[in-house]
Amino acid sequence: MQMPKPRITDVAQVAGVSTATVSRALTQPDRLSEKTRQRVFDAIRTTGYRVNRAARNLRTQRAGAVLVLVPNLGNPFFSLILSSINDVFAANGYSVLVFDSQQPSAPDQVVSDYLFNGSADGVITLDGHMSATMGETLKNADLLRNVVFCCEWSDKLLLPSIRSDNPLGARLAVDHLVALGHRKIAHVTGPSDNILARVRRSVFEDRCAHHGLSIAPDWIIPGDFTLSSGARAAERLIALADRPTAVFCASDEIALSLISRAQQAGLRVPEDLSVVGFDDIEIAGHVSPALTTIRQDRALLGRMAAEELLGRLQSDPSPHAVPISFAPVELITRSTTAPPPGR
Amino acid sequence: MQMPKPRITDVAQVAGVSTATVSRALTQPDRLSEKTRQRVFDAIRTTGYRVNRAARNLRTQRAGAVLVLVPNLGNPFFSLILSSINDVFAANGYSVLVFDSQQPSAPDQVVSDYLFNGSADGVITLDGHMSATMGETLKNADLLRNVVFCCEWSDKLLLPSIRSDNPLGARLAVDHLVALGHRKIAHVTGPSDNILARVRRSVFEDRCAHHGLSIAPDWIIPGDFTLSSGARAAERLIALADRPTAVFCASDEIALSLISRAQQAGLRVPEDLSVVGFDDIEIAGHVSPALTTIRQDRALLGRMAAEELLGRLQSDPSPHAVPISFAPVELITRSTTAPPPGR
DNA sequence: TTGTATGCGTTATCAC
DNA sequence: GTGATAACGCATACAA
Repeated sequence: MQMPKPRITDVAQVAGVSTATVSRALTQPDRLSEKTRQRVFDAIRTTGYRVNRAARNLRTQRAGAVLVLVPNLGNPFFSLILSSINDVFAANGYSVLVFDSQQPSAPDQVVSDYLFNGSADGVITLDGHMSATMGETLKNADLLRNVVFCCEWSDKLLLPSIRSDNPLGARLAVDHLVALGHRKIAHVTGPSDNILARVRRSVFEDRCAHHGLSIAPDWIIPGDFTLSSGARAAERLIALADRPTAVFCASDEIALSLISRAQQAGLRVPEDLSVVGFDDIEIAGHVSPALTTIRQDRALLGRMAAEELLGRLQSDPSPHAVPISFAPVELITRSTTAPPPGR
Repeated sequence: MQMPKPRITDVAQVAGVSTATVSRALTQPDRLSEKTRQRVFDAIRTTGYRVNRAARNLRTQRAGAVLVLVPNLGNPFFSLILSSINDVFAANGYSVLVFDSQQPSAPDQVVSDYLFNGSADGVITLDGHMSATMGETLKNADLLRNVVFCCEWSDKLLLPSIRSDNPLGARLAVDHLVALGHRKIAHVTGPSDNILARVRRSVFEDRCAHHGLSIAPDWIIPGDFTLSSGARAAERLIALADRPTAVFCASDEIALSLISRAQQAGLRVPEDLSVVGFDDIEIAGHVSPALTTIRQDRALLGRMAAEELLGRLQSDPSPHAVPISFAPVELITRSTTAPPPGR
């Protein structure tokens, strides 16, 4: 009924050459004479031959694939990054494996699984949770150079990292609000164990101090980047006796749902409350009022990370430089920020 | 400096057994005596052995991986589905490969690449664009049973398909608006080559007819599921001399940006214009006014598709049943729909 | 430029 | 219940 898959020997036979020649035609066509090369390609066409990846991988000790570790695939912030990572690797003949690191298995586990059993040649992790122990393990296997952080990172572990300039982003947000005249600014944070959340919060505090603003403890509202945490934050904010006139949110999702809830409670944005987000996800510009936010160039982040890893996979095991690259951020002023009431 | 990776022979040596026994310990532990099994596992632990996937794959002629073909990874609608597909396969020892079918290469090409070269055992495609030719190709290779449609599908190609009950969804949307008293209803479509867009539009038209409503040609506004197409649609809608009092949008993203643009133009939602979306993406409930929409259970869709494919991969090449499963949809009534003005 | 021969690391078949 | 060994399909060192 169905033909058995053609193997390299079949092609060789049809082309009247050896298997070595067929193999060379595939991997280093330059080394063949024009004539045989043509014969081989013709034979490949007529037989419908496809290289068996498992065999090639076994022989070359490569996987031809990379793993992308994504914290919460459902989050649109990450999926666009994944998309641009995919573009780069697809263009270079690599497959892209994904794994949602919210899965029960810890990131450490997943990374070592894929790397050590040869399922992936390298890893881009969008999840900053990786242990120092894992670092040791990787180093011992000389696999340290095959892992790259993107967006998030870990202070416990020195690895190449592509990230947005988060400190600048937080500074731009605070300065923007201050320039509008706000003196009472709240902050809705990300998860306390998240490196981005920590940086943004810490810069927020520093920058407020820099401007001589004091921050009531109540004004630091815990969140976790999600929509629902934004709604909860809004409720806490609204209930405050001494309510801030502005709020800097650690993510756009927080900001958007906070705005929605605040509006439902009768607060006007930006007249009663100014809001700044972080990320500039696509919908930020398509709500009303449109969200003022800090833009991260997600496509660029993904591309940079992919190219960094690609370079490492293709270059010889050179001295371990550990570059940290910062992607630019930008304040996008839209319509959720204005001078404070009564000014 | 670094130890060479332990191979199965190393484990066998340490455990004092043959490689065959080690292999059996890994794949069919029941067939070993308690004692040797323990010895082998101990040896695996002490050596730090990991099965080499390429070798196993070559030998077993399986990939232990599936490909998910996603049209536009950046779209949050798909990423949650991907997430639940990932969960199912991760739990069953499969890796998940992703490919953004918006890439230059056509879906056909990608699917045949991955399947024919043994990179993937099966494919879940969220992209309905697949040719009948491709179907023939797959059938000839007896690979037809390894492809499953999810969400979208193709009429040209009979394959198992997991999809939402789109006709019901569109009907619920129209009926809801009619029940509120609307008689002039517009529709913003998806891309004309998209099967979902076509179904939703056609049911919209049928259902309007059923209710005795006529639809002006202007009221069918072309879109493409995206935010920006929603904004464009809003402008066309606003400019209409005889403006509908309600609009059924083929996606939530269309609906949300349409609302935003309409509001900016001074229209009140839902007082002046009622809006129904489709999908119930997460943010739909976190904007103000919250979006009335048709919920698709994305996690369920992904899970069902994954389980369908998993079953096919694990079962013997049984008679080719081609099930089409419908996931339930549901009208989620929120705050963007109300009776038409003056009623 | 091309061919020969070996081995990548595992599983499966067949013995015992 | 366990061991010896061939085979999976390819790329490469070496020879010609």
